[in-house]
Amino acid sequence: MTKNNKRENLAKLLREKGLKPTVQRISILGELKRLKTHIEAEELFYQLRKKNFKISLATIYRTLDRLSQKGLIKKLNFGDGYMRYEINLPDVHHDHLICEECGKIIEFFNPEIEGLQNNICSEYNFQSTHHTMIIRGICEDCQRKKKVKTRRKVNNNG
Amino acid sequence: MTKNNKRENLAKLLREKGLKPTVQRISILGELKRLKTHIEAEELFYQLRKKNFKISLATIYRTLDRLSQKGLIKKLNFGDGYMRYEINLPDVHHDHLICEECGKIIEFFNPEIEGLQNNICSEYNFQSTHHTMIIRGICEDCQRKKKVKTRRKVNNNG
DNA sequence: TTATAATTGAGAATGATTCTCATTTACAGA
DNA sequence: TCTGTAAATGAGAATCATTCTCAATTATAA
Repeated sequence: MTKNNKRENLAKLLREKGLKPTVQRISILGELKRLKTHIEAEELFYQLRKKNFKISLATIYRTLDRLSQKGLIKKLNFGDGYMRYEINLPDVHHDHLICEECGKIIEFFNPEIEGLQNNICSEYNFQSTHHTMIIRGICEDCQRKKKVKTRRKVNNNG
Repeated sequence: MTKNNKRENLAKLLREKGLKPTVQRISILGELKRLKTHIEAEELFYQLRKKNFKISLATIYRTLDRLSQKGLIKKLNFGDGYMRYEINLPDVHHDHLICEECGKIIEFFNPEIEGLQNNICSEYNFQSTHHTMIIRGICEDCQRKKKVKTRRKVNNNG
């Protein structure tokens, strides 16, 4: 698919959602589609700059909000002070494990949990739009590193 | 139990966690224990002011961070711009449904989900410290209100 | 082509949270 | 009971991601 075709597809997607397909919106949506993973507004700003696409940070924030209102992207809050954004592929929902040592983010999907969440919503007559589940802790790598550190400490003290 | 007994118990709790039991810390912990539900830093500030307890906002934030580091309270992020804090009763974990219309927060607990979360952690060799699950959507009341509004609109237009 | 409503850029404003530093406090040891 | 000191606090300044403002630009319907 040519570059122009891609951009025309994104424009169509925006029009379908009632959004004017401006260069800025097309570029942001395209970049999120290319990157696939969650990204911060400022990081997106630099990625676009690197491609010589000049855009205002205000526009980035405004556009990201618009796109997530329309369900084209997801706005994620990992509780570390900034929002992240990722393309919303409707059939690929996932949740996150976040390592408190190194900040690594692991994605996972569990259909049983999804089912139980639906049960809870019925129970409370709650009409769910979306949900997020975050498990915090220490990842495999960091657990290993910690063990090594502890062993050293013991050796030094003894 | 007398007021002094209560305060002495809280002081003991703080000492056990290696925290100096200052009047400020005791008051904050006591207030969270009394309120039971999640509260914002600023709201806590006003609650304490109302009781004629003068305290600096900086101390509130510092103390809440310390208490949550030590596991005495929980720090919650509902993604609306401020952190909430609640007393940590170790046997009463719960997750949250948040209404996007009226902001209401409903607490729920589901042991099966907890179990599945543990499975996921084992699968990834992830050592979990805590987790949060937030389901966003529209609560029962707001769904009803919306239906009424829609009906009215139809009537007006027709 | 033109009118107009929506969008953008640049930088100022916001506001929850953190930082700074002088003052105060809890408490171990004398 | 007093004293030294490391930790905690108060007040307000600083931070910084995000939002707001408003003049200039753009997409598009007529």
